[in-house]
Amino acid sequence: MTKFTQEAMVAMLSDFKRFIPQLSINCVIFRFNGQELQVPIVQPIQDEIWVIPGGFVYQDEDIDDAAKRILYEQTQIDLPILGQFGTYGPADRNFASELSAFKNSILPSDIIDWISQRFVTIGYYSILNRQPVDLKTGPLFKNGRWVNVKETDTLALDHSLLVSEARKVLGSELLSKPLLLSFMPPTFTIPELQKLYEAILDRPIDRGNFRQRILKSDILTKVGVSKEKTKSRPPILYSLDEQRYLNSLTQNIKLGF
Amino acid sequence: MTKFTQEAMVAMLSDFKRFIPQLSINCVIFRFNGQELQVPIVQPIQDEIWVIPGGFVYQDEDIDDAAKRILYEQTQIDLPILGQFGTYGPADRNFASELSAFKNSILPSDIIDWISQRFVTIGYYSILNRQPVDLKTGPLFKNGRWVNVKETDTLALDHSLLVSEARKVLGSELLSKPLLLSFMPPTFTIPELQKLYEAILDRPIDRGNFRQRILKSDILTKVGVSKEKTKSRPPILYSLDEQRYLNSLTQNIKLGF
DNA sequence: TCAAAAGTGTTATAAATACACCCATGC
DNA sequence: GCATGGGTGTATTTATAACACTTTTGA
Repeated sequence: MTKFTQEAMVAMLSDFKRFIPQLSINCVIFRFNGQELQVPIVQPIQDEIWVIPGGFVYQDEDIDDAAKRILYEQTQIDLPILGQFGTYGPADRNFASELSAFKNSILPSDIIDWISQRFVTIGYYSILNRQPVDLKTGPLFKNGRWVNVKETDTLALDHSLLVSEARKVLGSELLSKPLLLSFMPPTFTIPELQKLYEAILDRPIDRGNFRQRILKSDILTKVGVSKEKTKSRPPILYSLDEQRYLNSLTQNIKLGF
Repeated sequence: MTKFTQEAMVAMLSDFKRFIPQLSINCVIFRFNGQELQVPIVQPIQDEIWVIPGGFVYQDEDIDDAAKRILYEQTQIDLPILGQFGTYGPADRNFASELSAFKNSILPSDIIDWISQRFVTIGYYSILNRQPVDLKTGPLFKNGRWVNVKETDTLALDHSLLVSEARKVLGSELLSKPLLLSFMPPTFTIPELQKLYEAILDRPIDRGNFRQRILKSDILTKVGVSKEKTKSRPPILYSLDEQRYLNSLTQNIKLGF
């Protein structure tokens, strides 16, 4: 088993000459499960560390396409990429020594040399609204799971920083970009939506005021009543009026000092 | 003269082995001259094109440091970098054929091969508040000048796009980042400040309301009256209260849908 | 004394905030 | 019937926006 996965790793990385050198991509994918904001992390076959999905860019490939491909290869999540949150390139950013597969030299030396270089990484983020129960991973990874963004401070390499930076950008874009279209399922309730806002903004919001404002903004259409078993009054189901939602985003440039 | 500058170019680029390959940096520097928002552009010695400052990253250099160094080498502007506005990497992003110095093969072939590769570029922006009357340039450039950001749609390569993207980011950060500290001189008038806001937001603002709100926010300290010759009532001079300004920026996260 | 630009005040409307109160369900 | 969470209304404060009026200067 271990032998096979080592071979798989060699096969996968041995076309490294087709990649742009010293440049990598990392992806932070957000999901809201109704309660908390989560991101997927994966575990390489040769290591016990947890990292966010990441990889390299083929010479003839757009960097945005690379992000989408890498995400799919490592998590089987097929998702349009929404944006970048930053590019990171400290002079000493090389991590080969922290990866046991490379540290223990089970790979050809030319690959080790290639991967041991200093890398600049481009951070991409996106949002997943349908949630597979388990996270499948590609051949180079042995495990994948969803974790609360609040519990990502023990990731390997500089990946805790990357998640934290992606989260900041997400928060600043909640007001100006159509994130709800990506986060929410076709129908949802107002209390669910409020929990998403509270998770992203990381602060409590008054129930009554939230409901009042979101209804006045006229971006929701009532579609019925939740049929899920509740231990209290069943909430009303809404869907997002895409056109009105998109319109409401553009006209929010205030002065604010 | 032309011979010398060709030699200078060869000398400058021949240490290309010390650079990270296929990765470049571009800088958009904003300045407000009291009337309009401007950016510096430069003209390479061998070409008639105008571009924004740009260059490459040394192997042992942070990418942020590279941005600062490149800016200084090409414009003699010594300025802390404020941030990135994006990283651009379409698969066909290679521009050697558009640069006559490379197109006409006056350079060694290994340099031409190196520069002819596909490049990913990291976009950096910053803000200059002191304004040298002329723009000096480094040895690889024959001209430099400040232009209105509204007149940057004829730059070479993809640099018009880069300026446009940097400008978008600037606008979205006016409310949340301390841009005024960088833009404004130690003392200024409220009408001047209003012109800056109008230039960045690209829309007119009511005089009375602007003054009222900026004064109520309590970030300005009166320091006297302008002594410049005016053809009307002389405006009051203010300075920015840095502490109060920084405080006022943090507490502006509204819901806004 | 007039034009030009700076500085001030008034009013109407809309938004943000803090609550109190009622409703539907499961146990 | 009562705990739980969903849904609604109201009153206060604050922000936004439109616009009229006054002041100071140079010509």
